[in-house]
Amino acid sequence: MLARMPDAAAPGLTISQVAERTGLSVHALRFYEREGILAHPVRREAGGRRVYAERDVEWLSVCVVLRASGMPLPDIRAYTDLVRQGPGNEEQRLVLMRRHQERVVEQMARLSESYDLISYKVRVYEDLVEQGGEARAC
Amino acid sequence: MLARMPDAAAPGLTISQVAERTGLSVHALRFYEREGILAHPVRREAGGRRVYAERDVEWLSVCVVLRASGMPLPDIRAYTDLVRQGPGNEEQRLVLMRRHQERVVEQMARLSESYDLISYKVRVYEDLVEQGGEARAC
DNA sequence: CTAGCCCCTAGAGGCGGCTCTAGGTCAACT
DNA sequence: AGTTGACCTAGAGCCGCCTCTAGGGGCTAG
Repeated sequence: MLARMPDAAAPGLTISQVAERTGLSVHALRFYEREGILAHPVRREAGGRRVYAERDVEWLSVCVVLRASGMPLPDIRAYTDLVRQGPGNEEQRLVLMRRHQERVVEQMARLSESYDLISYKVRVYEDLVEQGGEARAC
Repeated sequence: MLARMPDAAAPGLTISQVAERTGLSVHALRFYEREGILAHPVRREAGGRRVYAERDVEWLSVCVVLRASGMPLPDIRAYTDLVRQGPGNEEQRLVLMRRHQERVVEQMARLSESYDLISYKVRVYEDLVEQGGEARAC
């Protein structure tokens, strides 16, 4: 065998497979686990190796999106804790998500303002370069 | 006098005035200066205190926007260097700005994808909370 | 048996970007 | 004369988020 059998029937995933699928590094995966960013404890093979399930990949993919949109790890952790506790705390999850949603909206607004300035600068320099004038720009 | 005269005629600005106007902290301003993020050297009063001009505020405001949109300090520094060198390198400035523009576009795209997921989650939890059902969500 | 590879833990290290501290100067008010 | 307060420098420290190292285990192929 080339590698530890993926075992198509009950697909336990190795850490590096999960890394590949989530885009997180192997190191980051172990780090996230230490930080409590996993809704369910990871199973371990004899020998101590992590065996991930599909749902872990799904969960981590959500986390990747949350991170990518700037949710801090402590918040992701809090959210994870709520999910781990199971049904009954949906209001709290909603609060967390809404707060993050607002932050994302703000971010998008700031970003598009910045974009306007940057585009303006680009236009200015394009004109300046195109006609090689002796004008100066800031 | 309450404070060092702002002197409306030839308006030299103190560091704290610049901090207030740019939104940067006094510490950050000194740090930026050390890092070469100022197109023109700041004048100094007898006693060594910085005396900023309006154009410094303008320049720093641009930098704030660039930072806010995720341009790393080394890039801002490179841009500053080009500007400091004066006219003649507009192509290079254009390259820098265009590259950043692309990054901003990517960022906006990623952010709006994230926004979709987050909004979906918010909707799911809203429904769940509203009708207090016994359904479970991830 | 050895080599190669993937995995493990615990903890150190690094990077970006500030932020703060220590110790001092100077000018202005009281 | 003393106090206040804004400023100075050099450099240490901090926070978030990983990333890497050291030291080790164990399977599998050749």
